Amino acid sequence: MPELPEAERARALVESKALGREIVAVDDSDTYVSRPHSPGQIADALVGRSLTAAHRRGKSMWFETSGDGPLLFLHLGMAGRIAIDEEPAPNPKWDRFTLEFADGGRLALRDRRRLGRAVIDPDLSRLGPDAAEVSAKEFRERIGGSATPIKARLMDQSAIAGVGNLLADEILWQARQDPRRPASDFSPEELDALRRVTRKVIRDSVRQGGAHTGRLNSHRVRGGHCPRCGTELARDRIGGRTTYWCPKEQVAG
DNA sequence: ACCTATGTTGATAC
DNA sequence: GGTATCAACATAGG
Repeated sequence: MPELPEAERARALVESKALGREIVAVDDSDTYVSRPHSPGQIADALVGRSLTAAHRRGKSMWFETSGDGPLLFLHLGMAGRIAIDEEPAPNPKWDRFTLEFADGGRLALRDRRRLGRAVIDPDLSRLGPDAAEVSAKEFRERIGGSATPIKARLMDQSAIAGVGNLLADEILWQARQDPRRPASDFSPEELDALRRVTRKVIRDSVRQGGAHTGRLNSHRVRGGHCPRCGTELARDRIGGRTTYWCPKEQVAG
């Protein structure tokens, strides 16, 4: 599921339900999810502490810990979510990383596909500014200029952080831009307009609870039609991801 | 059974 | 170095 809206929802959940609860045990035994740490390493760093603040940028979130402890970084990957005080997953293996609290409760990174991450003291230096907060100047500088298709640029987390496949298709559909168009073709004014649409789409999807709530989403299937003009949507692979767009309305120039 | 698909990201190759 | 492709993972569906 997770793009920026899901990560923000997860962050808010941690903030409201997990802060201040003493950690008495950590299951960090999945060394793939917790790479490059070894088993017990995160546990040693966190047991006896509590989470004290919840942050997010793009799809990444991290938490401060008490007593000058390390940052705990979590990423939901392609199918993860945060479960707090819920019953264990139908398949217990899906809880890839867990914190147990002194009060008996539990926080789990629940992820069928195991592409999520749990790391302490992460390197965030290659993460761009949050896509919902990026300034016009930053957006022009970081998105423009590249010869790569605009869609791939929007999804590059080191350029701006938070836009994934579904949001990118929704943004470009709302902005009526061809996803294949090179970013370097965009004028400063076009980049400003694209930023406004980006922020609006993200705000709306956060408010509505997910990246799947866009108007285009239910039409993103083979043979689907543009919800504005009824034209059959084009489908291709752009930036390595399956892309749907309206070949009539989303045209350069 | 086999092939494709899937909301991500990184390592690798050109 | 920028850019594109593939692999990592697990599950679902045709």
